[in-house]
Amino acid sequence: MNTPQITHVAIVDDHLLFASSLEKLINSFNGFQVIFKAENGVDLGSKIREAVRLSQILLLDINMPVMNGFETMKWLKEQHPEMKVLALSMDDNELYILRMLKEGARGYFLKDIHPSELEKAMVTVRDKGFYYSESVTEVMVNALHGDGPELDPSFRDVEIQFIRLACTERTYKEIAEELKLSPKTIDGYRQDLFKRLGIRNRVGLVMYAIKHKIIDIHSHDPKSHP
Amino acid sequence: MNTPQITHVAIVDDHLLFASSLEKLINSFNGFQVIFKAENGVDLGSKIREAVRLSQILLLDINMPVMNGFETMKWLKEQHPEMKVLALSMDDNELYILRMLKEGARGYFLKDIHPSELEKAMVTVRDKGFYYSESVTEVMVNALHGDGPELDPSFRDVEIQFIRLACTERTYKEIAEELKLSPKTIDGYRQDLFKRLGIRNRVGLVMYAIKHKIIDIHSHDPKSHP
DNA sequence: AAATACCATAGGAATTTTCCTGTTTTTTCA
DNA sequence: TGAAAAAACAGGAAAATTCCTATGGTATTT
Repeated sequence: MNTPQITHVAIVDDHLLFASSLEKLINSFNGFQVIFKAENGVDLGSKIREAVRLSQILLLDINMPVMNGFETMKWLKEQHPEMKVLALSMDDNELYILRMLKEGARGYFLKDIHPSELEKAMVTVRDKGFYYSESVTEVMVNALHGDGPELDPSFRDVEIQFIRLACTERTYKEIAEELKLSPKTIDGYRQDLFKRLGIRNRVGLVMYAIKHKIIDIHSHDPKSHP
Repeated sequence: MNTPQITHVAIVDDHLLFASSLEKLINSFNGFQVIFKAENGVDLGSKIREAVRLSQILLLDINMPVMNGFETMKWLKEQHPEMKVLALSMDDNELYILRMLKEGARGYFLKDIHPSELEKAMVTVRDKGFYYSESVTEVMVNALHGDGPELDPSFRDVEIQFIRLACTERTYKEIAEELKLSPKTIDGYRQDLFKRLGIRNRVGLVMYAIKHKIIDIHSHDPKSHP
């Protein structure tokens, strides 16, 4: 045999402990080496640029507060569609899976998989370019059959902003002021969203936003209100 | 030097990938060895029993669905108060920290700490019996000074039921029917809770319930409603 | 047994949310 | 450039939420 080719791997996860631990695990796999990991969400953009340039496989956590996995994936798809990205998540939410796959992820893993499956997956991704586990495949089939959840309701930027504000204690009037729009326009957004999402009231919107990670819960506020 | 003593460590985390990775990391620390890890949440009780018997330090994840870290910690405190437990969490929520420390955890770490701090912590725990990071200490001081969040606001059963229902799309009238109470009574609960929790409206209540895990989000419903 | 605290309930009213049906303005695109 | 689509905006009204204060019943305490 000649010199074995080493596959370079990048890890993007804001949980430093997990990232570092995962690094050790992957380095113990045959033929793989972690050459980069993002330590936190701040200025992830530039770091990813470097990771992309240097590595062949990227392990991407989707539960990140600053620039979340979806946005990152979207950016990657546009900038580096050839990059082999494996999505890592704690949630087996079908919406997440479909969203990431749609954005071009080559695989999707829950953080409770067995390490040996991860190794198998990485080998497969290196050799074939993708790896979809049984459970992920099942989700895709469901989606095609239409009995899965609605994929990608796709919101506009203002709508996202509105939803985020609707998840606070602000009244619609206050939201309108914040967005410098007429209260009636806000009411229009609300009504439209209620219809599209099949919900009855603001609580439904809040729950939707949380389940679909439009807002994130982890209150990283350093002593905000008095 | 004589034979170095090896400290045995157990990991209880339902994220197998994280647990396995963490194992590698800890084994790379000098003088520590992971001798046990719980693979999933099912029947965690008996496994913990074994872990406790064999190990000196236990790394306990608090974000577990089946038997969560709080319950596990409580059980450990009663059954094995001598066990050195380090709590691991993704959340820096002060409530969690205080709750775990109150239950007897010897330390509390976010999953985004630097591996070297974990090593330092484990050495300290082994030698001194506890390790509180600066941030955790700060939370404790705040709690003592009373300017931290209210620990354990302690709700009555009806209040918990009301809060849960308030997180759905039901109107208060419907909630009243569901709980077989007068709408005016429900309004009383609402008003009382708003005052106690310092919130303005129902959205505030929903957010509170989520942040304090009164309801849980992860809709693990396998195709429940038609 | 009286005082106290707590709970369920109520009337009434201001505010906010929700819904329905429009018009005007801006953007898109054939 | 002219038509169509999308977005912003409005009037008006019913329903729900929020807020205030108050009362009778029951359990607890002293």
